[in-house]
Amino acid sequence: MVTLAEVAHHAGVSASTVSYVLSGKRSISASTKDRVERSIRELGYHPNAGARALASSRSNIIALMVPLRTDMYVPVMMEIAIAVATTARTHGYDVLLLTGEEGPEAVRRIEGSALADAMILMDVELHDERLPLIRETDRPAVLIGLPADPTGLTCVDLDFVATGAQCVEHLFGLGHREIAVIGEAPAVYERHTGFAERTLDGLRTRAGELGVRVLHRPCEGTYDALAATLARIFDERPGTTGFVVQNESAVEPLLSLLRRQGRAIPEDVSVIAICPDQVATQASVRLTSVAIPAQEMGRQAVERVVAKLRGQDVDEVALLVPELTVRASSGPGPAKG
Amino acid sequence: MVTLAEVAHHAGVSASTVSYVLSGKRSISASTKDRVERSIRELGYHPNAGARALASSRSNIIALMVPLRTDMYVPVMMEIAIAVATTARTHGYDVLLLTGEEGPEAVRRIEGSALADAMILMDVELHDERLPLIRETDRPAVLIGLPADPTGLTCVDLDFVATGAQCVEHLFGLGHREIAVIGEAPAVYERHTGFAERTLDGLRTRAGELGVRVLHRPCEGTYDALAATLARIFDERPGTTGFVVQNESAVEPLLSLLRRQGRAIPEDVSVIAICPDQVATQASVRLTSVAIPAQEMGRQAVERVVAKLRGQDVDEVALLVPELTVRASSGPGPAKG
DNA sequence: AAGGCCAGTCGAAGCGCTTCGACGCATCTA
DNA sequence: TAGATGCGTCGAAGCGCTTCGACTGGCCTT
Repeated sequence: MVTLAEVAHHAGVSASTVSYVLSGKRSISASTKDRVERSIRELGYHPNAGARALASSRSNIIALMVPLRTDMYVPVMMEIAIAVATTARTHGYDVLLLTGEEGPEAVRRIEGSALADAMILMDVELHDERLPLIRETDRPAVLIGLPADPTGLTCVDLDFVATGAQCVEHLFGLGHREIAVIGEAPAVYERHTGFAERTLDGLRTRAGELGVRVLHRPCEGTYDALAATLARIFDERPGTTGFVVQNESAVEPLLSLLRRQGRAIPEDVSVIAICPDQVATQASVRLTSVAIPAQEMGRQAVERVVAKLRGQDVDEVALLVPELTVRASSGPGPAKG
Repeated sequence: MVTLAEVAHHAGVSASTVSYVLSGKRSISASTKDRVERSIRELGYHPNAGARALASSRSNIIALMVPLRTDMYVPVMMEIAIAVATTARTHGYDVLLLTGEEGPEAVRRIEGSALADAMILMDVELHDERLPLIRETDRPAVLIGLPADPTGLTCVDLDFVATGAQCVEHLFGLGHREIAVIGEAPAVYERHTGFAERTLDGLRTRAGELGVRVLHRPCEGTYDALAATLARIFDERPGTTGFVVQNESAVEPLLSLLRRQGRAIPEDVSVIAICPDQVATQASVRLTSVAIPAQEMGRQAVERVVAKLRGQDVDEVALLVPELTVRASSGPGPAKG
């Protein structure tokens, strides 16, 4: 392994000079700099991460806590994770992947061992156990998601309240007055995951204002579960003509079941999904949808965490504005009787 | 931050003693051990990762290189990644998430900086650029996937040749003699990703032996792309009665299109998928499938990498035996005429 | 011409840990 | 009873880097 000392010797300078060339923290003459940089290249030098971390107490690592459960909103998670990793690299950071399994203990471990300089938490619950720890630590942290009380925390999330409202408005605008919401799996609500509840809030509030009836049903993403849910919905509200789907994996089953029942989309029923654009455009009907900007969320989380590491101030809560794209799955509702 | 020295002082022993309690590399009396462990707990001590890495030249980190592309076989990748992270933790390792973006350079960087003790590579191409580097380094590495020449490498993968063969055998056993294969997106083949080509090999070879006609068509996972592909298939081979689907996202569109065309599953056509069990059971028809054991692959990759880190010998290539589960999407083929 | 200043460089002191050799003491062996 | 053996512990020497203070020479002031 090539060391700083060897580079220094090769370039005929002292170790500290090489270090300053690398960090740019002191001015170095152009000629020296050139020589050092050439030596670095010729020897194929890479600074030792451990030594650097020890000496500078900065590891250049950002920890990313992803949910353990792999059964829900997987594409979104994956997209965020990859966006986080690539964005982090552009700032010189690497990403440490932590699963939710360790729980709050992971936060303590990272903090104590100085393994990472900062943390990004995904899948934040309304009353997340990790939050007290995050508030105490002076290591920067950014949440992807919005807890019940974001005081003192930095959060990045889609504005799910507005998202819910937009869905209702769109359907209302088309003439729909009875809407069913196919929600996430019941477990998501039991865990009080922020986004699910907030979407619902937005939906209900706006529906109340507009005089639209809303029926919400959590639902697993399986075909069978959806069939049962759908049956119950039409049983309870036969006049339902609009659907809002929050559970990605429920999209195809829903379309397929509606078709089988002879309900045409969008002639008889309109469907609007809350999902990444990719899902919306790949579905068997091009779906009207509000996009979940997964990449953007990952990117922004990193930008914020890096800004904090630089000591810059960062707004506490950044809510991305939802964008609704009209595609082929929504159309005029029933003529008023 | 609590340091080793503080723990030592608190427990009334020397720093090295605390270190030996932690590592167990020398025997320590029960009473001393107790005292030290109590001090550790009371002070909430966590060893500094950088210092430890520097002194021991082991970082206790495993690097995981995931593909950059987020558009393909995402659930499989995510499951593997999470399995890797959780399994690694049980062995005391953390996982560093690298995207394919950096390419071979990432291998050099990790190697040079001693950031990770070992690497796990996903999404291995047949002639992957990273392989020469992996072969040279003495840092343990495990591939998830199988390159053209695995000499000197440790690989974990599903036996995709056998997988392809099993699919053909199953359909042949049911009486099907004309089979269409809905493959991965063309890009996957262009990159010569191992698993896709190997599956095809297995399919074709066994089909040749059994006298089954096989038509292979790469296909994007969108509804439209699949509709076009399907049309061409039936155009070219009207007698096709069996489908093998390798592209997860093509599953639902295929089922839906077949239904629309009035082809009943499994009465008129049989469909068999190569996908995680979860996908197979959630589809609108419970799919006969050969499972992609994503978690198992992640787990085994870690076990192997950890074994290598301990200096144990590890078989070069571990191919998991594919398991076909018969569900509702496959049935007797056309009566022989 | 003397003083001050700054850019450019160096030396040395750690950062917190692991690990090697050494030491003291008790126990065994011959 | 002398020497060998082993266990449990300690001190000290790094691991490879960053960073602080100090030094040197040139250039600007006055």
